Amino acid sequence: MTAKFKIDDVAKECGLTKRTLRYYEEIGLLSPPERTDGGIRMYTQEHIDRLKRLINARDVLGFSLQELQRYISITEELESHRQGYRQISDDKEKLPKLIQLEPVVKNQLVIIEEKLEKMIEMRDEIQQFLNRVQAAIARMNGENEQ
Amino acid sequence: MTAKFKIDDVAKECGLTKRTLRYYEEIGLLSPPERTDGGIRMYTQEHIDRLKRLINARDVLGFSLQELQRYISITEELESHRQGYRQISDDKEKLPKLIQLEPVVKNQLVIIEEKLEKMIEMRDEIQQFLNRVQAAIARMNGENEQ
DNA sequence: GTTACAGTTGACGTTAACGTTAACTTAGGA
DNA sequence: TCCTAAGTTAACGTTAACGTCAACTGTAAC
Repeated sequence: MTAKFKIDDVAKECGLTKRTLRYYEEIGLLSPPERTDGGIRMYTQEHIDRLKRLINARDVLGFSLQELQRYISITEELESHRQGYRQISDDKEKLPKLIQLEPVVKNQLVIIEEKLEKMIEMRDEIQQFLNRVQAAIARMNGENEQ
Repeated sequence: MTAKFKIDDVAKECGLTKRTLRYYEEIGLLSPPERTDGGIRMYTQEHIDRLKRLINARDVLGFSLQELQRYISITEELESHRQGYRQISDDKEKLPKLIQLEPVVKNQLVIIEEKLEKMIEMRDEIQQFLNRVQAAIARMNGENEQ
């Protein structure tokens, strides 16, 4: 039996609030967890893993929650494929889905690579600026010591 | 005399709306341009350049407009240094400013590099996923042709 | 000079992404 | 069994980042 987590455990583990967790569930970003008889949410480790990837994409890519829904639905497909359940009868249903999926993933990749390039440019600019600042400080200190 | 631009020219050039330009000025993100006698804003090329860097940082780094204010004030320092006006009397005033500035820039760099790392991870994950999807499609097509 | 288009300043409206409060229920230890 | 801490839903509040509308003014071409 996989260990279960209450909402506050998950919140603390992921650096979110309970409100945010319920909100993400409300807008369909997080799949509703099982409940106890009393109605209390019991999250699994998978929920936590998913949340962390979500937060990562939100912070790093700056995606809106709407965009995250699409992004997650993609990596969801990934998971179901990772499971490795493959029967030939199943494949016939999957092929069109895969063919639909391919350009979407490809596009996702292009977007990230564009951002990556720009980000590297910005890093280099700031790096150079830092170098100049440090050089200026060193130079001025040198003058003072003479 | 440097060419001047009206608000709608700038808006189109930068892919923003006029409202957004006025808003950015209102919150101190964009320095107020000169006005005609009638009160009409006349932007310079520098305004445009600055705006483009702003938009870049907003989109790529996902900074809030508040964070952008800090970010911009840094690159502002950069510009004033790039100008290269240096007198020894001036230096004495600048040294403490530089010493204050250095850790801020350094920190900015750290933040960007962290994001960069995570971004590269995500790109690799998606890349691998794409490979699997394409392999699956190829495999299924192969089966069909037999 | 007048017409039409683009500019100006308020001021109120909107959407996303939660925060906060209230009123109530559940779970688990003493 | 009772008490408290943590859970639940429902509903209203808040902030950022603009959109939109109204009422008015400046500018360029005719």
